[in-house]
Amino acid sequence: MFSKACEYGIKATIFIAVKSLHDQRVSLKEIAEEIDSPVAFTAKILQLLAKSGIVDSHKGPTGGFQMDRTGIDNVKVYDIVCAIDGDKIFNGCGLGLKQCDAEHPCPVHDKFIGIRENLTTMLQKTSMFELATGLDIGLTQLKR
Amino acid sequence: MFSKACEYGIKATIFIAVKSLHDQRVSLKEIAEEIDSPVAFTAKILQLLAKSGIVDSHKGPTGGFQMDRTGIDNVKVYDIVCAIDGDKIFNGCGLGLKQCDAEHPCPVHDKFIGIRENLTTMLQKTSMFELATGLDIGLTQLKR
DNA sequence: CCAATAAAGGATATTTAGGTCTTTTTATCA
DNA sequence: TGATAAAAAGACCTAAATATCCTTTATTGG
Repeated sequence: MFSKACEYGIKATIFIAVKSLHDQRVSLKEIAEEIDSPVAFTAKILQLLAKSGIVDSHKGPTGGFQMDRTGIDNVKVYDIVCAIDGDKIFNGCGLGLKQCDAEHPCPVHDKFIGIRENLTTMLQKTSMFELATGLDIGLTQLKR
Repeated sequence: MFSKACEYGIKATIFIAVKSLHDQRVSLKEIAEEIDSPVAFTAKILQLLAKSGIVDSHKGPTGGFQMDRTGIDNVKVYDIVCAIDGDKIFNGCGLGLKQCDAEHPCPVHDKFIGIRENLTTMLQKTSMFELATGLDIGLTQLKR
């Protein structure tokens, strides 16, 4: 469904959100440990997320990654997926055709419309706050 | 969503179904031309589909690929996806966790259940016959 | 200012997906 | 039965995704 980079990106952002809700910055190392991801690769993804404005980064001692409360509420899973994997999964043709629309549909075009809409809507509605609180109170997990 | 191999596999099978409904075998070359795919790569995918029993293959002159009427009715998009990409898309965790179930869910587990069910059901219900007739009467396309 | 810390950035390696090519096997038919 | 057409099989190549390493830059506290 998503690329590895995107999976890591979502998990990392959720973890950063949890810590930020407790007014704590987290370092790359902590993040990679928590979400069980390769450190250097995670660094690249976090750079991208920082550039996209999804997370804030700070250098130096006491530095690390964080989100402000506005971001925690406003950033949706959809934003992370778009930043890392792009919008192909939301707009691309199920069979990979360049031109595939209501006028010139591929054989599965109509079948995919509903599913894609559900997915898009769900990801657009799901905020970091919602996912972070679920993780924070132990309802969900990021490892294993 | 699907791998390239899977996209080609679905398109190829639909085309074979159309031709089979007109009692015609099709060669690899015709298939690759029709679905606009690399010939040699398509050959590999068709081998896999033949081994999986999704299409029948015949060697020699007048040889090629075909499906019997039972296959055209019974083979679902789901079967092709499973044969080529496996069932990860139907059963795997959205965030790539090994262990992710109702007991130990990842943060997006519940959110994905419905969408995944919709996708699975849709693909399990969609037969080659349905897609082949849509293509045959010009309602849909495989190119561009 | 200095030393320690942490992210940024560039270069490189590894793995997987995607794609190609050649040889072998099988079937048809002249 | 031999020439030929077609798929099967497997070796091989390429590009992209994944992952690592190392150097640079910014920030902080002493």
